[in-house]
Amino acid sequence: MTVTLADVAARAQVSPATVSRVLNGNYPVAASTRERVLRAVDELDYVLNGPASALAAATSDLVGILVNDIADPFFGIMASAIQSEIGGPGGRAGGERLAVVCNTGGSPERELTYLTLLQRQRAAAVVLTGGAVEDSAHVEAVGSKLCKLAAAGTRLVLCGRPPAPEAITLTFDNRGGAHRLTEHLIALGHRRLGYIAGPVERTTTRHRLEGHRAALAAAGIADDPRLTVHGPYDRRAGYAATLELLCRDPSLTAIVAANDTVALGACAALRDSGLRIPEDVSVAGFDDLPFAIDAVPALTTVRLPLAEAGARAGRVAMGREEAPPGGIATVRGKLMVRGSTAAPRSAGRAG
Amino acid sequence: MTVTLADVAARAQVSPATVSRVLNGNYPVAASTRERVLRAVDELDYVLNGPASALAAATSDLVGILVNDIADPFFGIMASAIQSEIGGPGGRAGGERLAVVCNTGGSPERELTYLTLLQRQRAAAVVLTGGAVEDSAHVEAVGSKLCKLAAAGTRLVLCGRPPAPEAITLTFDNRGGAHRLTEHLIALGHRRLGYIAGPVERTTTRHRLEGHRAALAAAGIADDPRLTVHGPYDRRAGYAATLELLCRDPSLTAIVAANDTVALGACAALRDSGLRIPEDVSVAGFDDLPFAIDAVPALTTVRLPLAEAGARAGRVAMGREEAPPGGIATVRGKLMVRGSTAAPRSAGRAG
DNA sequence: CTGTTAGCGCGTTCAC
DNA sequence: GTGAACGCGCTAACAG
Repeated sequence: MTVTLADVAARAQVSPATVSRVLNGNYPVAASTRERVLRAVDELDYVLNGPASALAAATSDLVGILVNDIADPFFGIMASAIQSEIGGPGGRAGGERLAVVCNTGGSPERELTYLTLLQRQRAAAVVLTGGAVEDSAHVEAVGSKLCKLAAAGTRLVLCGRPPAPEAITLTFDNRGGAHRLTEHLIALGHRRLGYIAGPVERTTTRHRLEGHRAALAAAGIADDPRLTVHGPYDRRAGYAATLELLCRDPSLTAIVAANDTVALGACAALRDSGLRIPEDVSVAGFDDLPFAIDAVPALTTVRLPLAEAGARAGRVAMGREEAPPGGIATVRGKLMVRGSTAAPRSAGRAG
Repeated sequence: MTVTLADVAARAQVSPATVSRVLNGNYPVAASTRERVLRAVDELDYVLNGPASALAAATSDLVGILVNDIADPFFGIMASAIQSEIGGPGGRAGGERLAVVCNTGGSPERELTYLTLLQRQRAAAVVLTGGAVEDSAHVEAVGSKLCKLAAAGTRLVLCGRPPAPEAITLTFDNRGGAHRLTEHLIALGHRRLGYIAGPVERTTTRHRLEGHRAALAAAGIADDPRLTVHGPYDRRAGYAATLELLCRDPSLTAIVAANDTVALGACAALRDSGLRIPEDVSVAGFDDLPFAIDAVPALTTVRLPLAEAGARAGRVAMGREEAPPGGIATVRGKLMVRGSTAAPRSAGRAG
């Protein structure tokens, strides 16, 4: 019922092998023959059988992209950029590659499950994005999974994730970005800063927090553990954490959030508490997602070149761009100072 | 080198067929045998070969999801919801299904290309999301492609897209939502409303615009074509269109945007023009994406149940939920009145 | 409940 | 430059 390569061959009066060569284009074929084959393909409305092709060639045109949450623009932007670079020449049958997006929801188990599923599909490459869970058992499990994938010929790239020996890595300088951000706040005169951290045991959370604390330490500001609250990377967490921080220390003059989404929640909580931004409390985010500039006042944050990093990850995954020296490249964030941060009201007296 | 099903069979002292049955779980196997097989699988670290399995069974565990732009939360939210429902029991080898997300960028050619690629992969199902391009040649081309996919056993679902005879459809009531939104503005006393429409020749654009115009007509307000500007669904377009509208008619008191993202751009343009929202100009969006509530003032918009619709589309695609009567279900939007809309300043006099 | 036997549709050696 | 033959790894009948 379904038309196969053999049918095309029969109609074009050539052997199946020749049809295969024409379709994959990586073999010399006489122009006239090629045209005849192509016409037959067209007339028969033939579509290559991907699984059969993958089986015979022992490799597929699938590229896995692991994300924590595809509904979050942070991942959506990277996924989009990666996907835009995986097509083009080089693959089987036209070089079109398909992106398999896997939503792990930040769950270690699902991450492993998806990696196995991708291994099963004989994925040509896999890109893991975003922060990783720090549990050592999981790190080891992922590492061994990555080794197996690599052994099977799957190219591995980490994007916005800490380096792993098994893969080429484009990591974000979360620590440095956070450091500069808090430094900026301190320079404005802030001394009591609340910090809304991400979920515990995530590398992103830890690195950003470390950068924040390092900046505090460098300025001789004692780190008050009561001024750090952990929570998920969402708006509600930012809202709740802000109320909590305000309650713990009504005198704080600035709130640094783990990311922009959380910062938006913080802004809402502040407004609902009758506090003005930045007059009463400064707020800062991280990532510089598209909506950050539309917050009122516009959000001071650290811009991560998500699209650029994703695009590069995609090219590296396809072998179209050389891996960075040592297999690791660090991508820096850029401090974006906007209206949500200003000197605290007491700065005149205090400074 | 790579371990195959035969290796597992040998180690478990059973036939390859039995191993297959255990792995796919859709066939009676003695508990003791199953356990032996499972142990062998574990010891050998065996991973099923997806392509081989798909070839033999003539169906794969891949589900295609076509989106215009995965970096846009509108699509990210739907994709996430769809994906959350495609796993679970029913498929081969544990029922885990993989989501192949295809970014068409709104291009008809890429849409067709991706459909062909999905056909090549023998996708178990394909969900097309968001508005469609209205060019008749393209509509026909997509229709014929969908027929072929359906003929090959691929389940087809349209989510947030106008009905097509070839697929089960969950469509959004864009027209009705837009109608209610503009009605709300008119009730507040607005008479000069600017409309920032989406790209031309897209169903979403047309339906929302039609709803808007119908509301104007119902209120006896003449439709001034100069008060409608088309543009892409992004922030910059909203910004530029607003400046243009302001220039064309400085007396307008409200701006209705094609979606929330565009509305955000409109707000920025208004602020930069020294106009207050909603005192000088009211602004309304569409979709109610997560950030809409964080705009200042919070955005009046029409909430589309993206996650619910996506989840339902996923279930329908998997045959886990019965198709709606007639194969078509219309999902209504809900008007969310918030701070960005209010009576125009002249309302006291005018009304 | 389990083993045997055929393909699934294509890529890839080899020869010619 | 082209054809013939084999096998990729698995599932699906069919027996038993």
